[in-house]
Amino acid sequence: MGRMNQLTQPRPSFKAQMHQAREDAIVAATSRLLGEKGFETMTVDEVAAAVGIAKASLYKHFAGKDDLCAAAMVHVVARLQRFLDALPDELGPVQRLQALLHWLLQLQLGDETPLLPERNSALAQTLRGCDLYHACMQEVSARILAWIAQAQAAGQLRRELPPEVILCARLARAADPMLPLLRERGHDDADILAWAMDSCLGGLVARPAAMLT
Amino acid sequence: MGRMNQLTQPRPSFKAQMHQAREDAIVAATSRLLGEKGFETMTVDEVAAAVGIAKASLYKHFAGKDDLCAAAMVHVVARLQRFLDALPDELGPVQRLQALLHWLLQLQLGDETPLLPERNSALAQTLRGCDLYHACMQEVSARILAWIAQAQAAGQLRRELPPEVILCARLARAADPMLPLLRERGHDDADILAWAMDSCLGGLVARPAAMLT
DNA sequence: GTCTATACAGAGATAGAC
DNA sequence: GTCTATCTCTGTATAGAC
Repeated sequence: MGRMNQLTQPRPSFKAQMHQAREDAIVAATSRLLGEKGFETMTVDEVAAAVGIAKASLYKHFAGKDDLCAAAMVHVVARLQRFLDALPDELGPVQRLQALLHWLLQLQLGDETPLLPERNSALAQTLRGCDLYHACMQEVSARILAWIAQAQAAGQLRRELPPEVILCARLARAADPMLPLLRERGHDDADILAWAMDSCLGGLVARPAAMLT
Repeated sequence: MGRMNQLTQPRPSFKAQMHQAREDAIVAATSRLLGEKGFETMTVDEVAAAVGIAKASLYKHFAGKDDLCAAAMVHVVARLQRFLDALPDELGPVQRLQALLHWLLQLQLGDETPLLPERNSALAQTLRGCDLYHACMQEVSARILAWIAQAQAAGQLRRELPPEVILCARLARAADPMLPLLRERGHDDADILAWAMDSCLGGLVARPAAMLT
């Protein structure tokens, strides 16, 4: 019996591994196409073609386009979680937040799935009903909020803004229209990245000058 | 002949006026639906229904959905131009820029067509080929760039950022994902507006603190 | 120029053999 | 579980009468 178990139970079995691998490939392809073309424009046929399987096979893994794309979004959040996990312990809160911003901006410049669904996309509606997605987002939000609170306490982030606002301001950079706008005008990704970080963190008005009216 | 002219030429004739009025109504409805639902989700049937005419009649005015929505986008830019025209002469460049930002943010909060097409929307591709749209955008960009240059010269805007970057940073606020994000979390539009302006102009890091790494 | 009715295409989803 | 072939629905666009 023990030997049987070793052969059948110990790990997912080749079949299950294949299954999982294919599912991962599907999610990866979806994630890429979602970033390149957006939810409405992307088609399930394209995903199937990209993976190299038939569309019907895809529907054995996922209930529908919504389901598929929700999984892709969860995949992106999971990547973010792993990134946050991998941050060196010696980094302070501000440095962590800066690294996060850098990561989000690079993600968009790489034409990958943005962390946030596009405004008014049907995907946004779907995600509202996806508990797994909300749980992941909740987890990363809590972690980031803690860093923000620390940075504010240390006087490194502006205290006038609620932590939640700073959180949203950061996350929103993942889909900032400024990046495509500058790219369209022919700038290098490296420049765009630097400007985006600078304008987000430092703002637009001059330093010692008058505050808002 | 002169009298004939007075009767026939002097103004568009009732028919033409009706035509123009209907066309305006179509564009207005399109603009609203475009803001509410986005290009891909919005349907021509909905526009026709909103105006109260048959879809076929709509196609007598516009060649297709692309054409229709391009007209709507031009309409939005034209509104922006009128807003800029109406700014009081006594306002300085910084105040003008601030008013502009306020206007753009309010536009988005009102669920109207954002000044910029959504990322990866088919509309963006269409607009690339629309000379009228580019001409309008070029005109407003030039005007705003002039104010930015003045404000930078006066030390009121950061000189480290190229004027073009500041321009894009402003315009991009018209489609900033931060607004929907904060709204989803249950905040008032007034608060969101204030936070968006503050974080855009003043940035996130504390004032006298260390610069970027 | 406006309508009703319809053609046409694309994409999501499924049936049924293997 | 995967495939090929097909269904079905939705949405763009047009034909043709008035």
